[in-house]
Amino acid sequence: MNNIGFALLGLLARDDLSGYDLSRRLKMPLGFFWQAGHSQIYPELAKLAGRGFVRERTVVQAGRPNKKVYSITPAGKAVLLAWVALPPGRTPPRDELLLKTYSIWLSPPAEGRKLFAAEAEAHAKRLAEYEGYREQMERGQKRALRSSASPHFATYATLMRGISFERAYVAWCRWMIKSLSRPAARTRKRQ
Amino acid sequence: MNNIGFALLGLLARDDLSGYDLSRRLKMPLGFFWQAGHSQIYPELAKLAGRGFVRERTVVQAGRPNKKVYSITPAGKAVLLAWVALPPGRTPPRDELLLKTYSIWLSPPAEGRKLFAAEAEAHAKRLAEYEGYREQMERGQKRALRSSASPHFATYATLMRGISFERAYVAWCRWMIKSLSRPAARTRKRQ
DNA sequence: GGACGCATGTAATAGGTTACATGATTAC
DNA sequence: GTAATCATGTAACCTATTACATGCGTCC
Repeated sequence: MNNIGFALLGLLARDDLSGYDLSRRLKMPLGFFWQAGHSQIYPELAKLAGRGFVRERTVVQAGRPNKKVYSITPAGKAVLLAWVALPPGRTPPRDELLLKTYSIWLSPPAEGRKLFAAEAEAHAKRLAEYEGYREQMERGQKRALRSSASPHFATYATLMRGISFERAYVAWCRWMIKSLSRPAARTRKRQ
Repeated sequence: MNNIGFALLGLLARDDLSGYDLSRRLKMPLGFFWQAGHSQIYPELAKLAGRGFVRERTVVQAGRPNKKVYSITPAGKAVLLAWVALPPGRTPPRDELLLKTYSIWLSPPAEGRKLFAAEAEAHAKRLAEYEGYREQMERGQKRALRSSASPHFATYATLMRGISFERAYVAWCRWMIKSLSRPAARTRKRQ
């Protein structure tokens, strides 16, 4: 079993969904910490069904294509539950902006400022989006958010991490811009 | 050209290195935001050499195996410089702990607390490590850190991001533990 | 004798993205 | 007309990890 499998089970533990629904949710509610395209989802669903972790039923629709709706089985819930408690394997981090930052010394400061200004803006936008969801949740599901046995609490928890991540990212980008705005000292060339 | 290529060029822009040296640096100085194993590095170096971005020379050693030392060419420096200024493509985030967090509501709070306690500890340890490097840099290269044209500044900048990331991560883990320690409200089962 | 560091490679597999493929309905 | 949404799949490709493969020197 791999991580996409558990991502799908995690969604199906909350609601019965079609492959299409799952792919949409892997774009937004989960999308900010786990993503998958539909070409990964459909084969994975077939595997999960083969192992008895999900059940499939076809829903005939009028005016739009039929769909296959999946629901989690007790066996599926059991493997999901067992997996949750297992210590996560280190996901090797890969941040392209940090990779660029490592070589930023080669480039004129003005160029660098442009780069980080664009990134700061993009992350600030995402932060605002997350803050919006957060307020919505705090208004709508106030009680559920306090109970750790509620799926709303779990969603809220991931959202809180997203917010803290984006806040720190924006702050760092702004620090970078400030650092790249310092008057250049006498430049000493290497080599 | 892909990201590992630029990671290697970024390292070779600072020093001449062998494939072995590069693989070690992709474990630590760069390792916390970009990683690669030696099986990715050696073929990539051959590609870079083929395109004229690096030059290779064999260094004969006594008492240990000979090695191939690579140095960046002007053409290599040029592509690196051009790439740095380009806006980074969104690296799709994948955090296994967050994926587990999304399904934490299924699991007994005590199990969850164990999970986050272990993670908090691991991240706190990494944070302490980064703080150590930071102090070392602030003591040793104080002047260079202020000049954005210095490679030391660039290293420092990535380190600062690592520190802010780990700090936020630890704080979030602790918040999770606190949240999972609240007395359970009357549990309402879904479905 | 065995583990570890230096040193360089290849092969197999897993994971993930992009492209190919089809087709109806609705909104602009 | 043309783009977007709903809906499900396959194929090709790229990236990344793990395993296979070799061999000397040093330290315990």
